[in-house]
Amino acid sequence: MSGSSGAQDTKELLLKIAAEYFARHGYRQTKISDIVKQAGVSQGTFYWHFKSKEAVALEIIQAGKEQLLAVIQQGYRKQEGTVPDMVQASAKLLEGIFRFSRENPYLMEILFTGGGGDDAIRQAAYETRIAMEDAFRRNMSRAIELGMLPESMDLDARSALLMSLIEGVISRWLFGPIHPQSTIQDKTPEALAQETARFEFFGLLGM
Amino acid sequence: MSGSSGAQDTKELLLKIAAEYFARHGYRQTKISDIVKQAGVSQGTFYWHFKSKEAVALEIIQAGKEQLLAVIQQGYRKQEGTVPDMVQASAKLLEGIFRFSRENPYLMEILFTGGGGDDAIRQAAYETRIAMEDAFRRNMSRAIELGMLPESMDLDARSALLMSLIEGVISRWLFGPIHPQSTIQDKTPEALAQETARFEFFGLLGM
Amino acid sequence: MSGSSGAQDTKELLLKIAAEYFARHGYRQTKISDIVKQAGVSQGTFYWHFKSKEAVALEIIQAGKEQLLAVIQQGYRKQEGTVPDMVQASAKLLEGIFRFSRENPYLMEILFTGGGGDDAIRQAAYETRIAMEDAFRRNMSRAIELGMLPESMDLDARSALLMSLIEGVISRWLFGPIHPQSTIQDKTPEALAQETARFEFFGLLGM
Amino acid sequence: MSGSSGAQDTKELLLKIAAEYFARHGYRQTKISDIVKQAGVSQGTFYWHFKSKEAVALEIIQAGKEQLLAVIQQGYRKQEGTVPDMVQASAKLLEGIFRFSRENPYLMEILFTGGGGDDAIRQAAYETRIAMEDAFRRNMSRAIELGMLPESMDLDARSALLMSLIEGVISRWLFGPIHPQSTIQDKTPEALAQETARFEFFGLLGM
DNA sequence: TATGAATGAGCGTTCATTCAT
DNA sequence: CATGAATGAACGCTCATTCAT
Repeated sequence: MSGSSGAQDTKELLLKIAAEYFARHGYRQTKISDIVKQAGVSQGTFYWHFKSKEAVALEIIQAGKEQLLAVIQQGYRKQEGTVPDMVQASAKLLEGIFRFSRENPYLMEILFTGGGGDDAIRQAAYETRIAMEDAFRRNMSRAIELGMLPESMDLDARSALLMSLIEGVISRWLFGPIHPQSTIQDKTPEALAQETARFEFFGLLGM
Repeated sequence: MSGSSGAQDTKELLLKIAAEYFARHGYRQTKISDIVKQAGVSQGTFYWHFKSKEAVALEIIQAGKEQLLAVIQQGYRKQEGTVPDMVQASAKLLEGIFRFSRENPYLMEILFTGGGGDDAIRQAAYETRIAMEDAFRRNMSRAIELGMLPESMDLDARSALLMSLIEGVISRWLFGPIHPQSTIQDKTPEALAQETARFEFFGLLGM
Repeated sequence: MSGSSGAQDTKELLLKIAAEYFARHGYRQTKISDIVKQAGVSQGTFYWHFKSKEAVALEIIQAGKEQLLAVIQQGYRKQEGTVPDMVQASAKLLEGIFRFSRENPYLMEILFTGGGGDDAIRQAAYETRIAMEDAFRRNMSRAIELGMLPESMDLDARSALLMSLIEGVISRWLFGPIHPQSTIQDKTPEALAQETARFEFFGLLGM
Repeated sequence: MSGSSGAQDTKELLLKIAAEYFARHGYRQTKISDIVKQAGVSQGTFYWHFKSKEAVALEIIQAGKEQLLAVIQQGYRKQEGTVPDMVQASAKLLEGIFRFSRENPYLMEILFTGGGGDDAIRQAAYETRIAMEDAFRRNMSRAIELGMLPESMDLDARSALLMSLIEGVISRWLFGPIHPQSTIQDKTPEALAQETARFEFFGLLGM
């Protein structure tokens, strides 16, 4: 019964194609006619499933937000006391995010670019990123409580820096090449996570 | 006399207003009619100065690219031998970029978002960011030659990480708030540069 | 049921009105808004049925070309051996063309003026006229084989002259008055065909 | 003194270039900016010399009309009594017109197509052609008086046919190839005039 | 559910014309 | 005489959305 073709399948298909188009060409550049042509349905069908173009984008972002936060939640593991443990825990979290991103690249691109879209869409994307940032902030906060990170640290700046790192890495890994001769795209999620975590904690000098 | 109002002024004005609109609302959402209304000229005047809407965007990016690379060039100082010197040099460079960004926030937003625009515009923005990344890459390469950074370092990954950091910091500093309770926007270019450079070299643990 | 109003009807209606406008006012002077206003549909409807303004013009010409060549094909009758027979055969062919022209005056005007339009349209009109000229050329060629026209005749010049005659006659008959006191417009297709055929074969002296 | 460069030269130059553009691309498709670009002057200069775009077209046609009628006037020779004389006289007239047409092809094309232009321009072109047709009508009328052409002849139809012939021949000769394999364009004015005159008087059978 | 036809507001661009210098 | 900058009405075309079937 899960495979019963019909309404649900059509809607999923439209969502998938819409996400791809939004990511690849931006929200505004994406035409409903593009989406339905690729899906092999009529324009009317689209509007039977969705209230509007904006509604699809919002639905894509909303669904993505929930999945993404679940992944981040899963990434949280009780941190042991040593620094290597802490680095490992962070790498584990990053790896989860990277894996998810590789499976949902279009979603991530929409989140990071705001779809180049209307304010409502930008806002929804923003909120998702803020939720991510919050997760990292709480993570660091706990590390400080455990005495593993200096108490004096500027939590705001740090979480912003960390989030910047993650967004940049994912963008280059999946949507790049920003830089033509970059080899970043060939890396595995594990390797990328290790490297990013090392940089996170030790910076350039520690690598 | 050189400052007499006239054709050149009109063109500059249009460029300035266009950049602001592109940054604030995105390329597609920006209407020529918006730009000329704000500039107090007719639609025809716009098309006397520019071939097309796309051409303005490209001209904005192109001019910005040149200025930005000049700033980065200027930021290069001969690096002394000690680690604190190196950190200081990096902070100096970052400070220059941050100052420039604060003076040209619209340009930076266009560069980082690709204007939400057509492919040609996205591409031009990409190229500018690649040129920035290249500048940092060369910087690090020199530091390795001087024995100040470990030779084993993955240059590609490192320059990508650094660039990610800078883009994220500038975005949050100028176009935020990504995170509502963030205080990043109140920081001075100097403070921001210091903090970013420290993170760059020492990571979370060194801060 | 086949005549039920619907998409096909709308398209036909637009084609008809467009042809009339193109003929009467020229391609460039004709506005899509004119056409749709007269058809009682919206601008969008026009663009649902046709790719562009040029495409309609081309479609009109293309359809006309086929009809016209069919008429000319029909006009071909096996020619008997005597001169009067030959004249009669030619008159018959001309009559068919004249009748068709009277039923499709807008098409003919577009063909003869190129719609005053873009190069593609001019070209399409040209090709149709060339196809007509070819038909006459083949006709004469056969007459020469049958020994009814002198072998020495310059076929190129002759078909050009004949075609000139036909175009001029139709223009003056339908779109005139070129000359204010001309009575040509009152003639029947038969009379016009007789007269033209006589001139064709005998010139001024034979009339 | 005749070569004193200046205003007059500029105006002549603009007229010449305008005529060429109107003929080649049609009145509507021709932009003032095209004309002035080719002339190497500014748009303002154009409007110093001419009241409007329409005014240039009208001036071109008006000047052409006068020259053309002068040529036709010259072509009139007192006709002798024999048929060969009459044919020769007609050939002479045609030759004059053909020569003029070859020297002023752009003018002729504008006349024959009405420039694809506005009503005023179409009208001016029409009037010129009517004036030509009138000249031929008078010619034939005289021939009837002299007993050289049958009195019963339909003068209206005949002059229309003759004018059609001439327009078609000139069009194909100068602006063709209507028909790709036609050799008409290589003919001399004399040959063309001879052939046309023969067809005029004797038709296909007499050639 | 799904379709295809229709809608109409909106936008980028063109181009004849004007005018201060 | 000549310029180049400016004007603005007009037009072709797009595309999200609606709706009868």
